Amino acid sequence: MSIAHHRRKQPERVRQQLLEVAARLSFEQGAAGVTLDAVSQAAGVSKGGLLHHFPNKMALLDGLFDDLIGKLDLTIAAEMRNDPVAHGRFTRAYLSGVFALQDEADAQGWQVLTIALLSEPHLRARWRQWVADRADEYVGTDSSSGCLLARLAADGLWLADLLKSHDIDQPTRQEMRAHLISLSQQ
Amino acid sequence: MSIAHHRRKQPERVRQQLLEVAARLSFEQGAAGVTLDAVSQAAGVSKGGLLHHFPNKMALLDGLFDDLIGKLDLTIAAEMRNDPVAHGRFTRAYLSGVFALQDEADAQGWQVLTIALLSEPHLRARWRQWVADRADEYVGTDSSSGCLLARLAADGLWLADLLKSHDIDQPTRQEMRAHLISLSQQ
DNA sequence: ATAAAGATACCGTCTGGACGGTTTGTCAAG
DNA sequence: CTTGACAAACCGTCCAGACGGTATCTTTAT
Repeated sequence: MSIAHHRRKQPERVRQQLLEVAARLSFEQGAAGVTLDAVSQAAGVSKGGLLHHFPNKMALLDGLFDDLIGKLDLTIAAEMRNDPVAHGRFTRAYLSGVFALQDEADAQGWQVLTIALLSEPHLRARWRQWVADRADEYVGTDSSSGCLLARLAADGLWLADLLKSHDIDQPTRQEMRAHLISLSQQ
Repeated sequence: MSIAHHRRKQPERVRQQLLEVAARLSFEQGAAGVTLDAVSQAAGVSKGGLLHHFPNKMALLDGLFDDLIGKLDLTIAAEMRNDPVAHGRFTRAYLSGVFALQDEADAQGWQVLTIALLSEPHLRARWRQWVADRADEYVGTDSSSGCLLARLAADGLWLADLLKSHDIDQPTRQEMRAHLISLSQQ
C-alpha cells in the first residue's frame, strides 16, 4: 500500500505519466533503459500497475507510437489547411511535422525511443503502413520525384538529429528547409 | 571437444566467420537474435571461443562496425579517385557508398544490424566521430548546402530501405541519384 | 634438431542478474 | 458488493560473462 493507493484515482493521468516516463527513460538511458521495472518505478507505480494499463510491453510501445504519430498527424493536418497550393501540399506539411518534432522541448524524449520503435518489427510495420497510406492518399499531388526527394531529405535530417551526427545550426537549418520547400514545388 | 579443437587453427578465419554469422543473424532474427550463444553456436564455435576473440559483446559489435565502415571507406576512396571535379567530390563518393551498400548481395545482413548499432550509445559516438572527421576533412569542397542536402537525402533513402517503408523502384532510384549528384555540383 | 616452456586458441559448464509476465491480495469508489 | 485500480511477491527464461580446463601452435634453449 503506497501513495498511488490513497491518492484520488486518475487512471488517465497515470497512463499518460507512464508514457511520458517511458519516453524520458528512452532518452536518458537508451532503448535498453525502457524496462517494465524502470518505467513503473520512475512513474511511481508498481509493475503490476503498469501492466494494468498496458497488458504487455508491446502495448506500451504501441501507446508511445500512437502518441508520436498522433502529434505528427495533428501538425500535418493543421499545416495542410493553411497551404493554398495543391501540388506538394502534403510534402510541405510533412516537412513542418518533422521539423516541429525536433524543435519541441520534449522532442528529446522521442529520439532514442524512435530507434527502439524502429527495431521492433511490429512497429516498423505500423510505420510502413502509415507511409503507404499517405503515399496512396496524396498520390495526385505529392508523387513527383522532387517531393519524394524532399521527404527523404527530411528523414535524413531527422536521422541526423537522432544521432546528433551532423550538428547543423539554425540558419543552415532554415536554409535547408527553404530548399526542400522549393523542391516540393517543382 | 569439438571440430574446432582438432582442425588446423586459423584464428583469423574464425574471427571473420563470427562476424559474418553475427551479421546474418541480425538480418534473419533482428537485433535481438544476436546473442553470444546464438552467434557462437551458428559459427560452430563454443561461447568461450567467441569470447576469446571478442572479450565482450560490445567488442563484437565494434568489430561489426569496423567492417561496415571499412567497406564504406573503400568504396568512397575508390570513387573519389575517379572523380576529376573537386567540388562535391566527397559527397558524390558518399552517395555511391550508400547506394552500393544497398545493392550488394550481403547488404541485407547489415540492415537490421545497423539499427542495433545505432541504438548503442558507444557506436553512435563512433559514427558521429566518423561524420565529424569527414566534414572536417572536406570542408573546403563539400560544405555547401547542396552537398549537405544530397548527403541527408541519401541517408533518408538508406533509412527508407532499412524500414522498407517506401518501396522505390530501380528507375526512380536512378533518377533520384542523378538528382542528388546535380545537387552536389551546385 | 629437438624437447621443454610458454603462448594462443579454443571447449563446456556454471552463475548471477535482469526482465517480461503471472498471480494473488488490497483498497476505494460507485 | 462489485468492479476498476492498483500493490507486492513470485516465476521461468534468457543471457552476458567468468572460470577452469584442454588442444595446438610458436619460441627458446640446448
